Amino acid sequence: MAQRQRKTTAPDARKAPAKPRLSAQDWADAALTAIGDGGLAAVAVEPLAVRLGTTKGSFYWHFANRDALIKAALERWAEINTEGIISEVEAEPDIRTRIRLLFAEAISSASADPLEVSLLATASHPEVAAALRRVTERRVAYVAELFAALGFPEAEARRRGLLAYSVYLGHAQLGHAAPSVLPGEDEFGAYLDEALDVLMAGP
Amino acid sequence: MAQRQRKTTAPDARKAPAKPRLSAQDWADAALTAIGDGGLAAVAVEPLAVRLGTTKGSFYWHFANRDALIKAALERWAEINTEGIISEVEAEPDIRTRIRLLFAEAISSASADPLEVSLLATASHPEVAAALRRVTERRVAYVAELFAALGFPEAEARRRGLLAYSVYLGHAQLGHAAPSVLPGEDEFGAYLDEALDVLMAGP
DNA sequence: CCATGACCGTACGGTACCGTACGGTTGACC
DNA sequence: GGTCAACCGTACGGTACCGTACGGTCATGG
Repeated sequence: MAQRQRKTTAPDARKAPAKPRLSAQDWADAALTAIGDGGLAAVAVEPLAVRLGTTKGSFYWHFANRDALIKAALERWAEINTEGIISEVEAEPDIRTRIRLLFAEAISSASADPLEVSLLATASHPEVAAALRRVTERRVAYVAELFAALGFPEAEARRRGLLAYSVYLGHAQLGHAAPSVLPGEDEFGAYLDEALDVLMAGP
Repeated sequence: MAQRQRKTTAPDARKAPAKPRLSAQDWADAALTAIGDGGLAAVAVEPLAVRLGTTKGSFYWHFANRDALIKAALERWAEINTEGIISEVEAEPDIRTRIRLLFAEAISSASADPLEVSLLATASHPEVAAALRRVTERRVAYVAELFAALGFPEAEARRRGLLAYSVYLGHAQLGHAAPSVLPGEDEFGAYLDEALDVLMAGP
């Protein structure tokens, strides 16, 4: 994660460690990692300040209050996370391969980072719900698009896309809640292949 | 553990409600509904006492502390929830119909009650993780068993069962995080049928 | 070279909760 | 009708956090 980023013109870049002043983004990033390993409740100004090696004085300069930080963090997450993987897999020309790539990528990224699962857990929070809705709609639409490109009629492509996305979500959930039921590292490729074959079976 | 339990003979059941004394189970149930609509963090003794129309004095009689309550609530959830639906669908003799029934039942119950989704969100808590693991393993094993009964070889039945369970989990998640992407009430039956057809396709 | 504004430190009051201490109240049983 | 234990009410101290007030620092630029 981009940690220190001085927006003002760099005042000579030597002498690294003195007093690295923070930007609002630094706080937002810290909030995201806090959500990842403690849920939304872990976005607490004072502990975050400790983690960042600063104090609340800094925080309340950059943000009006805790909610503003949450909002900013969610916005950043949606921004980064919606288009990131999609544009990454767009390079692959073959649709079936692209779908496989997309799932492999998404699943490994979801099991590495508990952030998304944490957010799902907090869907009762209105801001979180909104962010989640945006991201989910975009993703499902994209997957449906891929299934349509595979030859399924539009309505069915939508249903298959939804089904596939459910598999992804459920799998991510399992990875964090009960990893013991998942296939081991070695069988995982085969499992994924079979799952996708099942999902793409038809025309 | 369960500290005390009204073992003495019922003190005559007349005169409906004057001072309804509480049992540990009443607290555990209240904790579960609290988790459902506020996450684990909502299991707070004082608010719960207010909701139950009593005070902390009662709580600390029945439980040693907040953790003991959480533990009891989770135990109760696992107990009720693991075998409940399973034994309910066991009546149905046809396997395919039973699977369909199981999913319809599970999905509707999951979308009616946010409790399970809330628990998934708190998998970082050790007690929650343990409960989740127990329940998940039992469920996946049962679904795999059904797929085996359908004619799939054991290894593949396990994979299909896992896939189907992922679909369930993902769908439940979507129901709470982004219901707008799900098919409407009227198309839902068709969606479920197609999904299960896809999952059961093969032999 | 000092004024200004961006940025941070610290002290404070307020709130929500945990857990403890202890004194009531109640009802089954002698 | 008195006793004893189960059960509840209330008051208290402790902690972790939010948000505010305000004073201090430090790099530019005038």
